[in-house]
Amino acid sequence: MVGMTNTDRPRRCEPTRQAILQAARERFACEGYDRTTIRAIAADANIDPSMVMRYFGNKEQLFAAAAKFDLHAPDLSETPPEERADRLVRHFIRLWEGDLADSSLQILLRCALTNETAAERMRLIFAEQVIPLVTTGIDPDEAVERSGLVASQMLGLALCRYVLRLPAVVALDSERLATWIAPTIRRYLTEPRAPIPSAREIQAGNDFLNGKPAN
Amino acid sequence: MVGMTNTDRPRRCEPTRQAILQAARERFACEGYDRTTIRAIAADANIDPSMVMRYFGNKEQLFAAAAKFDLHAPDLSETPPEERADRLVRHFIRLWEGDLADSSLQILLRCALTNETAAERMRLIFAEQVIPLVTTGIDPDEAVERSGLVASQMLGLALCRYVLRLPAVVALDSERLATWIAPTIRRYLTEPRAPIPSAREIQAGNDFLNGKPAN
DNA sequence: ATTGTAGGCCAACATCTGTTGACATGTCCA
DNA sequence: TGGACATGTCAACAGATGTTGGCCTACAAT
Repeated sequence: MVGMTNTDRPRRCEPTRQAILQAARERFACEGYDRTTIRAIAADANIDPSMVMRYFGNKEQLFAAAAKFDLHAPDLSETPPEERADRLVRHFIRLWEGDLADSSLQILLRCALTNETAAERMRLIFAEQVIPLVTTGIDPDEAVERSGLVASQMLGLALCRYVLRLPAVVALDSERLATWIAPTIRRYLTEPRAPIPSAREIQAGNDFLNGKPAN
Repeated sequence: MVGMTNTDRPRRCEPTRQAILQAARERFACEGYDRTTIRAIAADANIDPSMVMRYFGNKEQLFAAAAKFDLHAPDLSETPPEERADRLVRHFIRLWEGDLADSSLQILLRCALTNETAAERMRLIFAEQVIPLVTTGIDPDEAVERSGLVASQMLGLALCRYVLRLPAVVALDSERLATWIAPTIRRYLTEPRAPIPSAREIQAGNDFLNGKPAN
C-alpha cells in the first residue's frame, strides 16, 4: 500500500477530502495560486498540512482537483442563433452572481495568469466547452473566431465585475448589464463575417495611425 | 544620510536604477507579483539583490515604481463620439501589439489579481485615465456606466489575446480584430442609455430563469 | 595623503514554503 | 486477543525569499 494515495478507491473519509477541497477552492479563488499555502488550507479544514499531501499528492495536483469543474452551460443547440446571445449572457451573469457556492470562475481567472496548469485548463475549457456551446448551427469555419470574440467580452466582464471589482462595472445591476452585453454577443455570433469597414472608418484609422489629428 | 534612499536626489547612478526598473518590469509582466523575486531581478540587472533594496526600499515599493505608467491615450475631445470608438480601439490594439517596449498593461493585468497595490492602481488608472478619455462630450451621468462597459470589452480583449493567449483570439489579425471590436465600443459610447429589451427578449429571459426549455 | 561618501558586494538572518517520515490512534476482521 | 490498515498528529528538513548589516573600492574634496 506504500505510495498509494487515497484518491484511488472509494472511502468513508470523503468528508475530510471534501473539507480540504472546499478550503482549497476558497483560498485559490480569492488569493490566487502562489499566495495560497497548504498550511492555510489545512488550517481552514482543521487538519494537519501533511494530510493534504496524503490526500492529493502535492500542491499542483490539489489545484488540479480544485479547479476541475464544468461550465454548466445550457444546451443551446435548439435555440436559434439570434436568441442564443440573450440566454447565454443571462445564464452566465446569473451563475456568477450566485458566487457563494461556485467560485470556479474566480479560481481559474485568478490563477490562470501565474499558473501554467490553470492557464492550460482555461484553454481546455474554452476549447471543449465554449466553442461547442457557440458552434452548434454556426458555420464551423467561423465558430472559432466567433467564440474568441464572445470569450473576450464575457471574460472581460467577469474580470472587471467579479475579480477586479471595478466600481463602475460592479455598480450596474445585472439586468441592465445583460441588456447592454447581450447585443454585443449576438453580433459576435450572428453578424456576417468580415464586415467591411466603411471608407470613412478606414480613412480615420489610417489617419490615426499616421499621426494626423482628428477632424 | 542613514535611511535615505537613492530615490531622493538626482544621481549619476541612473543607469543602474533604470536597469533594475526594466528588469523588474519584465519579470512582473510575465511572472506576476508573487513569482517575481528580488534575486531574479537583481540577476537580470547584473547587480546584488541588496542593491535593489537600497534603491527602492522593498519589493512593494519597487513594484509601485515599476507599475507607474501612463496609458498614452490619444486626446479624443475633438473627435465626435461616433468616430471615437474606432480610434480608441485601433490605438490600444496598436499599442499592445508593439508590446516589446511597453509591457505596462501586462504588469497591471497579471499582478492586479493577487496584489492589492496593483489592483488599486488599476482602479486609479481607470478612474483617472479611462473615464475622462471616454467622458468628453458625453453626458457625465452616463460616463461612468459607459466607461465600465468599454473597459470590460477592452480588458477582456487584452486578457484573452495578450495574457491568456487563447489561440482563437491570438489568431485574429489586428485589423480584423479592430473591425469586430470597434462597433461594440461605439455602441457602448453612443447608444441611448437603458435600451428597452424587446418583449420577446424579456420573455425568453424569464423562461430561461424559470428553467423552461427553449422554443 | 587623508578623509568622507556614494556605489557596490558578500554573507547571514529569520521566516515561510512544500514536503517527508516517524509515530500515535482507532476501527474492523480473523 | 491480536493484527492489518486507514486516518490523523508531530516534528523536522531543505530550499527559497525578503531583508539587513558589515565591508570593500573608487573618487572627489580637503
